[in-house]
Amino acid sequence: MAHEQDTTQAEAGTYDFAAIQAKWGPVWEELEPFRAAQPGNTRPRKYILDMFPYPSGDLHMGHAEAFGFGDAAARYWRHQGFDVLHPIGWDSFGLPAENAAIKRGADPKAWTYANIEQQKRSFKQYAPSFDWTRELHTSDPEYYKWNQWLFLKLYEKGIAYRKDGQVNWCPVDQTVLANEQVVDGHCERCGAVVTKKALTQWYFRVTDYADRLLDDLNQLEGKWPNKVLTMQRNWIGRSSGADVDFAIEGRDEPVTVFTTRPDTLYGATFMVVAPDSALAEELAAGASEEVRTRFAEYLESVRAESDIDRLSTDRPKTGVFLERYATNPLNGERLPIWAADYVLADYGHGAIMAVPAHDQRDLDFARAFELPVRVVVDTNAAVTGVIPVIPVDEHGVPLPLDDLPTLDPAGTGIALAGEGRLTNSGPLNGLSKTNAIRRAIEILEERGVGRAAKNFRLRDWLISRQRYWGTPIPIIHCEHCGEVPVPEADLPVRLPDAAGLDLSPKGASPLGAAEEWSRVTCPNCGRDARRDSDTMDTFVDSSWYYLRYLNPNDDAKAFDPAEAEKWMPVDQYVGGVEHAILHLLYSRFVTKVLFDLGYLGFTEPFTSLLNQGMVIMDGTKMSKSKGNLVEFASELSAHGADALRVTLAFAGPPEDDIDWADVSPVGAAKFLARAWRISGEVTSSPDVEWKSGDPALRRVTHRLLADAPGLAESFKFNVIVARLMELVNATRKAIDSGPGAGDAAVREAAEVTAMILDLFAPYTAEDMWERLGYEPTVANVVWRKAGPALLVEESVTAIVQVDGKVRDRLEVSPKIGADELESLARASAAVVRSVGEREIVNVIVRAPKLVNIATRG
RNA sequence: GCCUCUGUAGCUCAAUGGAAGAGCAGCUCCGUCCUAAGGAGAGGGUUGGGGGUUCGAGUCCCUCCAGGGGCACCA
Repeated sequence: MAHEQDTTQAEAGTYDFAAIQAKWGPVWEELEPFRAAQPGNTRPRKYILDMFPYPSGDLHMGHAEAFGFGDAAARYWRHQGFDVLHPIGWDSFGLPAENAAIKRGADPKAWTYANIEQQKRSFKQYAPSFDWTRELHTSDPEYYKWNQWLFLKLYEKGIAYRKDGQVNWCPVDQTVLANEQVVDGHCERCGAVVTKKALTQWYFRVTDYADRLLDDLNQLEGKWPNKVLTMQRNWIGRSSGADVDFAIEGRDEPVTVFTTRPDTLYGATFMVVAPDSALAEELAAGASEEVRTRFAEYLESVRAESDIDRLSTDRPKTGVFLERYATNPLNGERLPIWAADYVLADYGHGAIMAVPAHDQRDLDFARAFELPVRVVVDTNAAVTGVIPVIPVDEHGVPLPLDDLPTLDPAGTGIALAGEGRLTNSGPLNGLSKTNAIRRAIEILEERGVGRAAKNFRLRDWLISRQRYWGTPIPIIHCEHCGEVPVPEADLPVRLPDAAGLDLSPKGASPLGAAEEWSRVTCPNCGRDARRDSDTMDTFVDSSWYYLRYLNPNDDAKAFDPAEAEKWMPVDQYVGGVEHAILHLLYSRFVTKVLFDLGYLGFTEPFTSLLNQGMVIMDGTKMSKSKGNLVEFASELSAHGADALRVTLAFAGPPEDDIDWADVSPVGAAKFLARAWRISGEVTSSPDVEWKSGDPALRRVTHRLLADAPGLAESFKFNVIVARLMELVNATRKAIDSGPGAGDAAVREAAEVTAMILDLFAPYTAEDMWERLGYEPTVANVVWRKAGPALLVEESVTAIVQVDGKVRDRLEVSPKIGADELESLARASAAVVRSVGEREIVNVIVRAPKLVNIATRG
């Protein structure tokens, strides 16, 4: 016995992950098994894409997790017989390079490309199955040339435009920010409190696409995480209602307001305009000296507020009466006009009609300034039939519904926003809220004083940045011709060398100081002109990179529509939820624009989306300052790529966070060693007859073969790992205390283990595959189909219950009929004893698994 | 405050309305000159609480509790 064990162990050898990594890395470099679209490959296609990384130093645990899941998906589809495109590239423009350059005096380009080299080395060890021949860098002129091309296309279409406005300004990064990059009033990148600044900037007209961006989300239902769909819907924020024109005393033009509740027009008791709007300024100018002064002071205090202050909840309402009046177009009532900062200048028309009885914000304002409140929707339970809380008198006795008092918002301070019937509203009286909205719009349209309208929270995308390390905007400013686009033939507009430029943030683009670079002749008139000195938001770079992967070296076009037809849209996109609105919204927008321009035949770029969670430590986010950082490089050298990948895959469902304190890379390594040893103990040859194998072990193997595809396609990689562990345990048992290492089922189990393990542990799987007598690569082996006959047990245990309690178990054939099973159950001694004298009232039979006998008495 | 998702063994997770399971960790044993690797075995549960529907509920419904996420002056 001891002797046998020794020989087995000698044959099995010792699992040495470092040796296996060193052995197979060069083989894969040589064979390039992951190149997509090889000549003659006629397999169906899948495009599996990871969000490309920003090269900030080295890979970290978050990368290890995300790219591990993406790679499991890519490998899975190869094993299903697909030609898989799984590319990688670098989102290599951006502020960190520039900030590092300023801090250390390094060239942003040199810093960036050195980081890329480092991360690439780490990637090669970690071994995701990338097609490295398609690698791209957004900071290469060969790439950003096409950014500029895209800009020019949008410019031609009127989608790219320049305008003045109050923009978000990050005082630390000294640059403007898009709305999407301001999170809770802070800079999304550096966390500084964002302020406002008046500047002329470039925008993309995303708002033109607001309806489509919202409506097309329905196509993604079930394929994108609900969370992301909700966030995008909230962000776009469409609301429907009406534009209503209010005549203003002493002004020729009426003022239009947007409202979602035109049904409550009769309840309007005042009007509010945004203090920082042109309208407020104009209205105030027509008021008394005293009001003008008070307004000016108020405006100043509003401008001094940060978004943080403005967003804080429960802050008291403030405002100034402008001594001007509007006329309600439906009832001719005279409404005082106030300026208050709870109305925003850049939403709707920057002015509202205030209906305090039915809008909480208006009510708060009315109560603060003692303005009238008039109820026009009776939300009383007796009217609506909806009883929110059963009202009781002081003795706890329920009140009759007919006697319910109408709760007066002026007294309670609670606006009545719910359903109800219109009252005090002339022609709308008696209508329900929904019908009244419809009728009110009809009346407004008949009288020519309003119309149905909708509004969006979404604003246009501000894309210019006052920084160096980005794509120059391909526009020339000429005193005579104005804005002149750079002719396509002159692209790319290359970045000037950083050497000699002062990159430190000054609020103006460093490119403007590159005199030689800036001075050009106007392509239109030939006179002296200057280049636009701003660079593009790097989210422009990433909004279309998935198309560039299709033909990354084509210098004649941005992408090949024919290739896009073949590969796009991306079948599986993998990345962090932090891009739920930013990158994903922009990519969806650019795809729709390119569709409209005739370059693409689809309108959504990413068919399915997986958001992985974060890798955390002891329940909190890892960070250097907390001292709880788990270093990717040290984990990689301690446990090896495979153990790391298995650990991450096994830790839980991909979308959950992984707490490194809860996982065991040592356990993963042990499991891999166990699996690997088995491949060395198999003594049968590859041409062995499967059918001769041990049926019990074969069933375990084939159940996994049957379940693995469904599990992989629903990203339950953790379950696949658990099932692999079961299979390995069952194989071990078969070798040691079952039919032995020579049994065909043992070989079959070991082969299937290698094939499936390849999703998470490519090195180990490849080495197992070789030890089992095959040539590389296991990655391109199509998984076997489960044998249906092997999934069926030859006998099953039927449960016999009496009144839901288990009383007996019967070994029966899986094909047993209901009648036969019922008579077997009724005949059971345990059942007879249990039923006793009671009457059997019902028998439920679910052959072959269960009989339940219900009794009475 | 509003909207959502999730609560199952110490941990991570499974279970078309039909016996509450797996892996890991821990424990016991075997083995070894020692250490580690390795092997065998047993234990572990009021499925967050309460109510309901059903012959039968982890699963469906209501309610409460706990945690995560999103939104929060957008008219």
